[in-house]
Amino acid sequence: MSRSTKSAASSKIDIRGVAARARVSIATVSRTINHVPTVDPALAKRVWKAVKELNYFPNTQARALVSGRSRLFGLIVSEITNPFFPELIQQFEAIAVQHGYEILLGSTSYDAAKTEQCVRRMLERKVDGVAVMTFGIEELLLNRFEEGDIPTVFIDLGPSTPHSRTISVDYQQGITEAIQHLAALGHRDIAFLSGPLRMHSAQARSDAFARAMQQAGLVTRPEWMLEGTHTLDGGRDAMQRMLKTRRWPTAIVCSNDVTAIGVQHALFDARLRVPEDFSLVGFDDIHLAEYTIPPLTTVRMASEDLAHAAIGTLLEMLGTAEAAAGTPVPTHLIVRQTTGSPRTNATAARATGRKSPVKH
Amino acid sequence: MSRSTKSAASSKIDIRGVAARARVSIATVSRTINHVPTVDPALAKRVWKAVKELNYFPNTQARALVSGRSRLFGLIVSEITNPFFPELIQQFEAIAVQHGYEILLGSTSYDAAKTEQCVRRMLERKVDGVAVMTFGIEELLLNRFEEGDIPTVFIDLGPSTPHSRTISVDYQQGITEAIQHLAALGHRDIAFLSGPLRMHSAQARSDAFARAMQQAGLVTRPEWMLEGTHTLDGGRDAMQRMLKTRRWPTAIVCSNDVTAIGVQHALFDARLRVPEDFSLVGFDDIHLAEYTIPPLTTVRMASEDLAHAAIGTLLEMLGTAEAAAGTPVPTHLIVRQTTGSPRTNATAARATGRKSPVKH
DNA sequence: GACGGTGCAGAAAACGTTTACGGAGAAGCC
DNA sequence: GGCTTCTCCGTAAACGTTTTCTGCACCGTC
Repeated sequence: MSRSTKSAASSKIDIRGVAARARVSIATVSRTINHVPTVDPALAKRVWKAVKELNYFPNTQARALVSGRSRLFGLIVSEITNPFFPELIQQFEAIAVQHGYEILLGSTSYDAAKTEQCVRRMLERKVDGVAVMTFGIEELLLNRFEEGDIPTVFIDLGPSTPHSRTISVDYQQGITEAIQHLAALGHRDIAFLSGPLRMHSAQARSDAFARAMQQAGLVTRPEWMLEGTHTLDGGRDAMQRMLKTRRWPTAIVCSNDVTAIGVQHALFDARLRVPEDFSLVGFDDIHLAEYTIPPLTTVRMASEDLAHAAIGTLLEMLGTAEAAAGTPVPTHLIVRQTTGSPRTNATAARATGRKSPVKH
Repeated sequence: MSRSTKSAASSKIDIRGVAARARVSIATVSRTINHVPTVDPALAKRVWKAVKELNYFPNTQARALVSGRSRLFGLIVSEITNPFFPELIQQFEAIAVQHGYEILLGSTSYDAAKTEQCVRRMLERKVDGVAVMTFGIEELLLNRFEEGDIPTVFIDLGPSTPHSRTISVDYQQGITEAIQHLAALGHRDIAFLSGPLRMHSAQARSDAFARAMQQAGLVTRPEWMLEGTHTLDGGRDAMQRMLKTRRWPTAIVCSNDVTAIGVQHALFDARLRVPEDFSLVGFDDIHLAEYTIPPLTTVRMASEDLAHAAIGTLLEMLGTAEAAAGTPVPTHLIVRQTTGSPRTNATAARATGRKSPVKH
């Protein structure tokens, strides 16, 4: 209220206004605010004073138009309502801001038209680079972004071209830990509930599961390798289907945490108990995993690591940063309360729905 | 791959290129793609043909620079990791896109510096309007956005000025339903766990609770009016504090769903059961509410309605749409499984931690 | 047949920056 | 002291659009 003393007619403050007030040219103003070192300290001081007094800030559009850089990173994810992605977005944004970039968000919702629109928006707004964590977008990106010469990083496992890189994740480590943990508890019949297998990261988790089972000397039964959708509903539906079959596993490993929560719900509805009747392992370790009832044992993949690697790679491709070591993002098991020893006769639970005391 | 036949050197297609190929002036190209009706159909056809062939799309920045409209709406929320907001964001974006706008997202994380930065970003990118659902931002917005002449809509209960409007929500309806539901089940001792009271919407929910209690002839005890943070951790912590006090309520109404999930977790940790030992009501009806164990009784406030009203108001302020009826966004109770009759002696549960059969 | 009106395309001026370029002055060298 | 070299500022040309304004052609009217 008392602040806008002389900047009352301030709706139109541009670089010219600042130049006039500081009694320098607009070029000097530009150089000053862009921290070009060759400007005389005395003039710079006058410029900053004028900037402050007039409450000036540069017009991003004009700046982008002439410099060719928008200082914008695109981030394309599958679905913003899956809690893992907001956590990733938050990290991604925080790190981007540290490097002077902002983010333009796009979610595909697993829909071809929306995906197409996403890519188009990114091109129209002239993003300087784009990070992708979804599927079904590869050919679009390669056709269009390469033409536009836009660096692309896939999280994870995308095509590798001169314009695109991949952040790899060490799925094997965490999933092997999970299988070993279950095996140590006495489980032998373990099912895997994957995400949509068209999605590279879902396929990779599925493969890691199969390998870990083999290493542990356990057999994977095909009917216990289910394809889900990485959603709450998908987890619930898949579990309900499995409950209709004759033979049940004693443990279920899920490709992400929301799928596991969906499974928990299906079991609750069927009056089955976790971990007494079924042990359950998730993947991602979203913040919510700590708050499910009971708290979810899960494989942690730090969204911060992902975001860090993605932006580092992007900056490197833009020539702004040195090549960072391309070590895969690590994963590891977090044991909470959805895993326990299997019942000696698992199918007994089916009819009774009895409770056993909550472990602690 | 086969598509880019002659657009190989296509990285630099601008309006001039299209004009040359269609043998018209750039003004005609501009008019055509902006659907100005005074262009000759024959020429328009040639232009569209050239656009297709060259895979042309306009440069958003140049367009915004000269036209003064960025076709961008800002959306400022508290915290993207609270699942309610992604749902809102998704709806908001979908509706914005329908009207030819995109959204620029900002989250304040309840932090003054981040809030300041948010506002600045919105101004720099020259958003055409901004919708706000957080707190502590009002004076910033009024000082800065009014200068920039940017329409602002608060969801809900913000200051009312020539430049800003408010989307109101009928909190009373849903919360009254909740209290009546609990009273009918036999509850008299009902606590309220609010969000941060600096936030208007949190304060409004708290007020609605007090009024509903009074209408139902129940007394609200001050020590049962707790202030939370609208987060998982906040809900858990508040409940843990309450469990240390001497006298417990039999039911708890929470100001949002994640708070309720936090409460559920605290009760689980303390070996107390929902709804046997405590009935629990949330607010928002996020998708996840259906998946908690047991599924959460909650007051539904449709994020779609909020988004719809916010964008409608924004368009109206921009003169693009007619004044829509300003009816408050409705709320209503969704009964699931976290509410039931209170035990005759609630404190009995404290020591035993016994189970009773799950209701259905 | 001259004249005013109308319809529609093109020329050119913005929009607010960055940056290549030229030039003025100071400083260094012989 | 004159020459070159170096600093650092200002002028002006971009960047890719939209939009105003001008002008041409065509039409109907008297």
